[in-house]
Amino acid sequence: MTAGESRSNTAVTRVEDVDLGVLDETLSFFIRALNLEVTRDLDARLGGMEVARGTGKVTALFLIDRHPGIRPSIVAAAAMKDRSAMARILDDMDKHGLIRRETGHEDGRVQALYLTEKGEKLSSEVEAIVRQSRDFFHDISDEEYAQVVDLLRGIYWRVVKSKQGRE
Amino acid sequence: MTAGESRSNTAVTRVEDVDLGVLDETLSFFIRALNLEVTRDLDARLGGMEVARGTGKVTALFLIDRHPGIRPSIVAAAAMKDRSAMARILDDMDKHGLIRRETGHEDGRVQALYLTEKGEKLSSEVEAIVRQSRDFFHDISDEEYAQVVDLLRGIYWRVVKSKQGRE
DNA sequence: AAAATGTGATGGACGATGTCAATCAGTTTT
DNA sequence: AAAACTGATTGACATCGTCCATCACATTTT
Repeated sequence: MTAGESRSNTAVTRVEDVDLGVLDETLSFFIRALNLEVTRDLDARLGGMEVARGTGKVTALFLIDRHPGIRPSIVAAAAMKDRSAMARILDDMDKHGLIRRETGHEDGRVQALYLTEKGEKLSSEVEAIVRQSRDFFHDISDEEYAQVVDLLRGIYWRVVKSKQGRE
Repeated sequence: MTAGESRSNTAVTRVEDVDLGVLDETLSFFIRALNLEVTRDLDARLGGMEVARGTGKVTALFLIDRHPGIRPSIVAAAAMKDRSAMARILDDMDKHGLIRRETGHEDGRVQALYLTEKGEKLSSEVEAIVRQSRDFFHDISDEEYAQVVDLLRGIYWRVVKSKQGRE
């Protein structure tokens, strides 16, 4: 047991007295913990909309909106999911009439994804809501927010690119 | 459509050409996306250990180690889960002989959690692995890492405390 | 002290998730 | 033309998060 790692408070009764130990210096812990809450927050904001529950749907909606004709595997990579998981999401969106899938002309294997009118409408509605999700972090300043976003964005792209080809 | 939001590249073929739109400035998006990868990374590191899969187990293991006699609901709150989800995790850990549950002397409703010898051994093994999880973020400096951790830690505690009482 | 209310922990049920292996259609290589 | 590869899909399975109900014990009210 090294310095600063002793079992200080034996029986804690309140959450705020908890000592997280190593986890207190572990970024992945905070990401994983906050992910739960951030997801709940977003789901609450999205209410009963057709894209509630799960990261993938919103990401897919936006990417297809921005890049009409984009391929499922690219959307999957950007959402950090594997193709099969994304296929299910797209299937769901298809059933809800949000997207349209066309088979590529040059390569018959790839699909080209497009938003339907309904999908476009939903996309802009959801965009407004996603912008509001900044409120969840109301207690940090714009500078701090931007700082964290910049750092995580960098890691995000590194990961996305590094997974290229593999899988 | 405002400035800077036009549909630039119509048909992207590579992930790195993707324009994330609003998501590119949305912290919750990066948290949710990175959560997936960070979780995969941690699961890989934990290999077949008895605490692989899921944030809860590792958190519970550490908290009980640091705070022998801690109550399930406190562990649940710190792990951002609800009591029933944590109950299942503790049940699992119990089955694996990692923890011991005693009923409180003063209040018969609350339980006091303790690590078994096996649990303590596992805890220190896992601790070493969790420390290594810093490697996932190898491309950011120690200062940047500490910066993000500080900010997210603040948000984490705000959320944990704000959920107090409610639920 | 009996009744009502509150609280901690569990358990059941349900839908959604992530993962892996298998399949299938279409493409490129040889 | 056969073999190897690639994009998308499906099935199966374990896990997850959530909601609701229940049980045991405590505290408060009357």
